Parts: sequence; structure tokens; C-alpha cells
Amino acid sequence: MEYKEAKDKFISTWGSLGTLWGINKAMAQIQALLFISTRALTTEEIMAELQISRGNTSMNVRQLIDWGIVKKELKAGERKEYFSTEKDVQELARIIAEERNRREIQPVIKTLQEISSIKSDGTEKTKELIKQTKALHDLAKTVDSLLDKAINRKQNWVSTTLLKVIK
Amino acid sequence: MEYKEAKDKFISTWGSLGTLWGINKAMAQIQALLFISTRALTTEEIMAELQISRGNTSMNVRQLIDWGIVKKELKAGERKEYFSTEKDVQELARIIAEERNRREIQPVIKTLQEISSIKSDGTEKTKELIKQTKALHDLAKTVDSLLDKAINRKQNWVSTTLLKVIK
DNA sequence: TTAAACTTTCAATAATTCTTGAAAATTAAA
DNA sequence: TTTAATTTTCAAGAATTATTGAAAGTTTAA
Repeated sequence: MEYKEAKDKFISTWGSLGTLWGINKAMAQIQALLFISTRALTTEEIMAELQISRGNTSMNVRQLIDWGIVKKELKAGERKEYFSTEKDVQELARIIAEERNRREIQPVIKTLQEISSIKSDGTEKTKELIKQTKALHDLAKTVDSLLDKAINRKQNWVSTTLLKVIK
Repeated sequence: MEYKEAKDKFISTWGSLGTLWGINKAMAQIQALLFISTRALTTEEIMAELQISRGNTSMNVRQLIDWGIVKKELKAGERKEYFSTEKDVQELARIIAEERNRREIQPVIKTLQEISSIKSDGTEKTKELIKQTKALHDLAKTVDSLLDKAINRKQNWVSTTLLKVIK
């Protein structure tokens, strides 16, 4: 396998994996491209490499910046913006975990909390609803704690935190 | 909040959360409905509760069965099938982790392995591609090990395995 | 200022994914 | 068998989500 083929394969694999961490294909592909690039790229370069429109590139790069995964770089004497992504996989994983937690897990915990706190009317079905949502709430809180610990450990959280478990 | 409102809120929250664990809305809603039901339900009952078509119900129930989350129950003297879901959240989480690992993480690990193993032509960009995909491969293997340990621990893996980390 | 370089927005369109519903298939009782 | 109950399939249509591209907006240099 030559460079070009390997690169394309990486971008497309990473792109289709986007759903796994909750982002769309273009966004994941842009991140993938920057992740294996040896330097920061311009909008034009991203458009050309991925064969996507200017609007699409602009919107998705902004979203990556919102996620804190991509940074804008300005070069002296140049008008256009250059973009680069976090290159350290551990830090990347940490940021993604943090964002997903904030965007998705927290709101669900809140809702489960509300539902599991309704007052029982004594019927079987209400008891079951309370019992089951309580159980989910407990699980979600456990996962939340784990993520929180992991997120606030800037250095090497995967190896230090998760590897402890594996041993 | 009354039972009906709480139930609907739970089903819709769980439904929109489907994407988080990689399944579609109807599938997640059916699972949610069964999860808080006090007894196994028929196709007709699921259709009526969720206001979805027979075909949709049939296909999504089959998928839940494929995932190992839902079981078919046959009642003596009755023709129609009854469906129930795994009620234990720990076991549910374990099954979901196992399936996502098998369906999504394993194929990615294989691809990253292939890409990171191409022979270097000595150029910067090839070195970078190899270096970065190797790093991702290592991360994926770490997550894989964690899941594998967790998955093969039938009882209470979340509390026993993950809580260790949180302490 | 003005003008050129560049970025963002957003309505229209395309692509993808989900849902329906009726026909075909299956199952089991008569 | 035949028939009725039930489930599955799948093409067509609906709904959702992603993408385009051109106009509007912004920025900076002259």
C-alpha cells in the first residue's frame, strides 16, 4: 500500500467513524486530514484534498474549533487562515470525552433524575418506571464520575486511568 | 409529573439517545418501552404505544434481538410473540459495549493496523501518517483491552471495574 | 476611503436514512 | 390439506441531514 492509498483509507475510515463520537462525516474527515498533515492547512487546501465545497469546509472547521479540536493559525504577512488539529491522541480523546459528556451525558442525567423523582402513585407500572430510571440514573452517574476523573487529568489519561483497570 | 408524562419523556429521551450507542430512534424507543414495562409486549402493543407501523416494529425488534438486548417469549396456547428486554442495567451496558466493540472498534483496529504498517518511503508525510495512525492504533487497543476485560466480567462490571478507577 | 482577499451565511438541492403498508411468506390450528 | 393468524420483506415515499454555491459580510492593505 502506497502513501496515497493509505492516506485515503485513513480519511475515509476516520470519516465513517465520525458517528461513533457524534460528529458528521465531513467534520471527521477534515480532522483526519489535519491529523496526518505535516503542517497547518488553508480552507482552499482542505477543499481540494477532500473535494468539498467552501461552505461545507467553513462550517465544519468552525464546529471543530467549537469542539476545541482544531486551532486557527495566522501567519505573518498572510491574509488567509491556517488550521491545525490537536496531534496528541491522548489529549484528543480527553477533549472528545469531555465534550460528549457535556453535550450528551449531562442532559440525560438531568432528565433521568427528574423522571426517577416523580412521586409514586402506588401502581405497579409507576413503581417499575421509577425503579428502572433510577437504575439508569445510577449507571449514568457512575460513567459521569469516571469521565470527570479522566477529563481532569490532563496528562495521559487513557494510559494512567484506564490501564489501571486492565491490569 | 404524572406517570404518562414521565413515561413519554423517558421514551423520547432514550430514543434520541439512540445515536449515542449507535442505533436508530425507533429501535431505542422500543427498547425503552420494554425497559419500563411490567410485562412482555406484543407487536400490536408496541405499535399502538409508539404509534409506528407494523413493518417498522418488526424490523427494529429483530435488530434488538440480533443485538441480544431483547428476547422473544412464547406463551402457551397463544399464537403471537411477546417481547421483553434485559432489565438489568449493568448487563445491558455490558451487552451494548460488547456489540459496539465487535461491530465498530474491531474493524477500525484492523484498518489502523494495516495503515500504520505500510513501509516508509522516507518522506515526511509518510512518516507522519505512520506515526499518527500508530498512535491511534495504540489508543484503540487500550480501549479494546478495557472493554474486553469489562465484557468478560458478567457480574456488575460497571461498579466493580469502573468504580475502581474513580476512587 | 476603496478594493481585493478572504470568510460566513443560508436557501435550495442532494444524499441518506427511516417509515410505511401491502403483498408474500410462515406458522399452526382445524 | 385449507384457512386464518401472524410475521417478514421491500419498493415507494417521507423525513432528516448534509452539501452546495453564490451573495453578503468582514478584514486588511494601499
